[in-house]
Amino acid sequence: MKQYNPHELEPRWQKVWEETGQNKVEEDTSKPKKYVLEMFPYPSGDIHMGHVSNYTYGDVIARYSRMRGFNVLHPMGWDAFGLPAENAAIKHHSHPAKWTYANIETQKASFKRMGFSYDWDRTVVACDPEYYRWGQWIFLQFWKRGLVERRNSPVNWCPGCKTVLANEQVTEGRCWRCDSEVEKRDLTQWYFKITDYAQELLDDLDQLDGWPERVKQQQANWIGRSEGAEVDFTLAPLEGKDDAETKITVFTTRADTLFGCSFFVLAPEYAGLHDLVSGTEREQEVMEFAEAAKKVSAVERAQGDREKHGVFTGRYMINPINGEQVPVWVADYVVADYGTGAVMAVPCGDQRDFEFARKYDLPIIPIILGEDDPLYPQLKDEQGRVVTSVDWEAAYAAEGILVQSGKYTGMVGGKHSDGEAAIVADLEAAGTGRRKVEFRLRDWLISRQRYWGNPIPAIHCEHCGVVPVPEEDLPVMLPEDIDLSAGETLATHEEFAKCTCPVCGAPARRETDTMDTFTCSSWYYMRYTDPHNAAAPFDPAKANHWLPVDQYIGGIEHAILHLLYSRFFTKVLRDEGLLDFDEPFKNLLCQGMVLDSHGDVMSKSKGNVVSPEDMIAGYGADAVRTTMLFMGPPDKEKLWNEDGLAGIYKFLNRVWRQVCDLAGVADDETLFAGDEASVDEIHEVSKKVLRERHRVVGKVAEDFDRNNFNTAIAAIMELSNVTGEYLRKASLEQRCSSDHAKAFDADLAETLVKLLAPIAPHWAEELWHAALGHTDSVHSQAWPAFDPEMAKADEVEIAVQVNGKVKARIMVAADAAEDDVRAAGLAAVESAIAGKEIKKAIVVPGRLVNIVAK
RNA sequence: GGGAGCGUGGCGGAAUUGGCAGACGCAGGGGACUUAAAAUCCUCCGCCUCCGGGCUUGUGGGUUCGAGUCCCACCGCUCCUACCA
Repeated sequence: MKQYNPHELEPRWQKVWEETGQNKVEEDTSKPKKYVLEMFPYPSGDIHMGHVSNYTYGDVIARYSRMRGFNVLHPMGWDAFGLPAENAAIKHHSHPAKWTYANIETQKASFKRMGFSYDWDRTVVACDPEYYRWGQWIFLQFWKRGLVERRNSPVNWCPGCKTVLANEQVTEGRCWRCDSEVEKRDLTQWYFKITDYAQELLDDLDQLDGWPERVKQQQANWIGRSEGAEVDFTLAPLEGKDDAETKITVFTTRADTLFGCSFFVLAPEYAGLHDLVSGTEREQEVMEFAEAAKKVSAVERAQGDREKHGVFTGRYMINPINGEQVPVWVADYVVADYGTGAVMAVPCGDQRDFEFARKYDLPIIPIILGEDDPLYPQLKDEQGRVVTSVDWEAAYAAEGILVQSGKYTGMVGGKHSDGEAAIVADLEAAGTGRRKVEFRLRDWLISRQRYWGNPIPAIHCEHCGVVPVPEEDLPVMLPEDIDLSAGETLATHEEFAKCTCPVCGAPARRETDTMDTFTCSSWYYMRYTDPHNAAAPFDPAKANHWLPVDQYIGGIEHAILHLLYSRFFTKVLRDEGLLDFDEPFKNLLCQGMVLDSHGDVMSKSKGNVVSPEDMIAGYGADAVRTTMLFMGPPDKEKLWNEDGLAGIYKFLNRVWRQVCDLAGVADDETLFAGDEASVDEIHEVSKKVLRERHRVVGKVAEDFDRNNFNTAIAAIMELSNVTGEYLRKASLEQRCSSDHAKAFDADLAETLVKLLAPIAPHWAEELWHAALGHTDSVHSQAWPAFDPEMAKADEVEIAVQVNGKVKARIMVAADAAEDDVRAAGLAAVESAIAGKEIKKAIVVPGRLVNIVAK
């Protein structure tokens, strides 16, 4: 048989697999189901090495699962809405759909060349009206459930993308997509009330045993639950103002430090700010400061060690705990949209307040101290006198003892402390405070001022207000006749915008914002279960059969965005009665980045991009897949190195020849020259091969189950190495000496092929047919049987240690009694322990003996 | 500032979760075959050594019969997040 030639056999088998439809899947209750899913790609054009690694992991899991008897759903689609298509359309005076669909075809062809086993009949393309129609339908269900809201508030505006962004899409004040500095603008926008599910999104992280800890931690941090209390402060009267007794509420997790509050701070955006100062002599100064603070860019705001600025308003608030008046300031370090946009400042216990107090010479009242603080006895001695300035270098934020705190003095203070509980209880009794839980998570801003997205199905009517598009009118189709390069948008497209009100029939305007593309990716995995349904987004029976996804695979960059939104969608659709589970993704594998050989990110500007197509052209897809898997654990970064690819290519070649040889179809070029070894030698090496065969099959299964592809391949290499030893020792005549010997060789050959089938599918299919003479597919075979008993050796080598250091190695029978092993161990290190007192000898069966001697 | 994680040969990485550190591979040295090269095959390959052995998993301590693995401190790197009261 001929040498391994991937360039000839890979396209040939890809064609056969497509024609026989071997990856198509339907519900089948006779087998356990397994849903293996990789995050669908954005159709950006050519595929890159990140795609190769991500989709190879998924494909190996899918193929292996089929061999283990699962009915496997393994689909693929495209996250096809989004800005790059618009930008390309503007550049080429074309339409985004043209660019998008061309790229999809390119990527699809590449995925086929990689040999990925998708059920292509289930493809979902997000910009297809058959799909986005149901995204609109889901939007309407959210609306009915009160989870859609239009509201005016300061939002993140990306001047580069000319649209608003969700909180999650802004990092360090910059746009996640184009890196522009994000501005704050007051706009009326559409929101999904994800905060209604904040607690459940946090709690259900506990269900996700199959998720990496760091991803769960990131989500928990993002949701950011804080337990604390609301405290009502009262505005003190000011001559010429009639607003005395106005309440301003603050949120705090440290009510225990209320006695240390020496000033009060409002965010520059605080809604009632102007009312507080209007007509006073400070009005102009305060409002000018607030306006200037609002203009500071988000990037500047994001800098951690930024200097704080503020200005006194001339007003005072009354602290409910002690009736004292504290000055009200406006400062740029208070976040407007967390809590109430107002905070009580306790400089002795909060570093930010401390810095601000130092800068503006505001009192720092020590009310909480560590027990070893030298101030502690002093404060106790001078009861009654409040110390208002201390020479601390920083605030004391840890747990401590409350001092100068009225009747709470002496209690323990800190988050969740006794002191905090006592003060909140008293505030509650007095009606000036109450328990409160705050979340960092904000509602999801979903409207985008872009054309290439899913239109929000809403209509603005002068008489009826904002009304939903009736379900029977869906989908709201994107107009195709639009010239983006001429500056046209949905808002300027009169034909699209003009409509009639579905309630009163009067002329009305259609909503011209589209939905965030993350709404498309929040439910595509549900659509895969029933992709051609024209009457519903999916049949609940089908969705509940396949879902939740058993293994989800994707990049860590989606740890918050996509995964959080998808969890939210799942919970809402469950409450809608469409799904009967709480969490969409049971197990999550976050793959590490593929970097160049120096550990740098591959980018066009650096000129270090490795093209998967070039690699396939050089060594074939199977070698590329195997190399990617062998480079290391999937969740770690991988440094791509072409030398490794050449090595793997040689490995596939070597096993190819071994299989041919074992199957008796080797020609002169591929036959291994056996040595005519003695019968004893052959017996010995055969025994070793048989043992390895069983051990490795078990080991590879175990490794696949844990996604340890690199060690699985290493184990297959070990089996190949002993196979090589066997083939060098036994001549062809010796190996064909009996039916038993022939069966032994055939089993070994089939085992090698099956073990590599999920990894190198074309290679395996060709050998399965051409060398082993089968007519069905290797990919529909069962995983090779193995017997753990057969993997055991008769004798094992164990180490003999003296005081933990290896001094000798001895061979003992695998089933030797502990006492015999101990005795053998003692005998083996006789000289090393001569004259010493033996305290004890520990035996670890099959591993070592440790003799403790003095 | 907060959170998560990592640190093992020249390199990528193993190590049944506390039991022989360096599996498997890449790179490299030596050899066989060849007129020669490629391919292939064999073989060596952590460091030091006075060839007895000694030292090795970022550094220092601890727990243990035994530590890459557990605990404490420090050093270094990576990722996430960011004035969240």
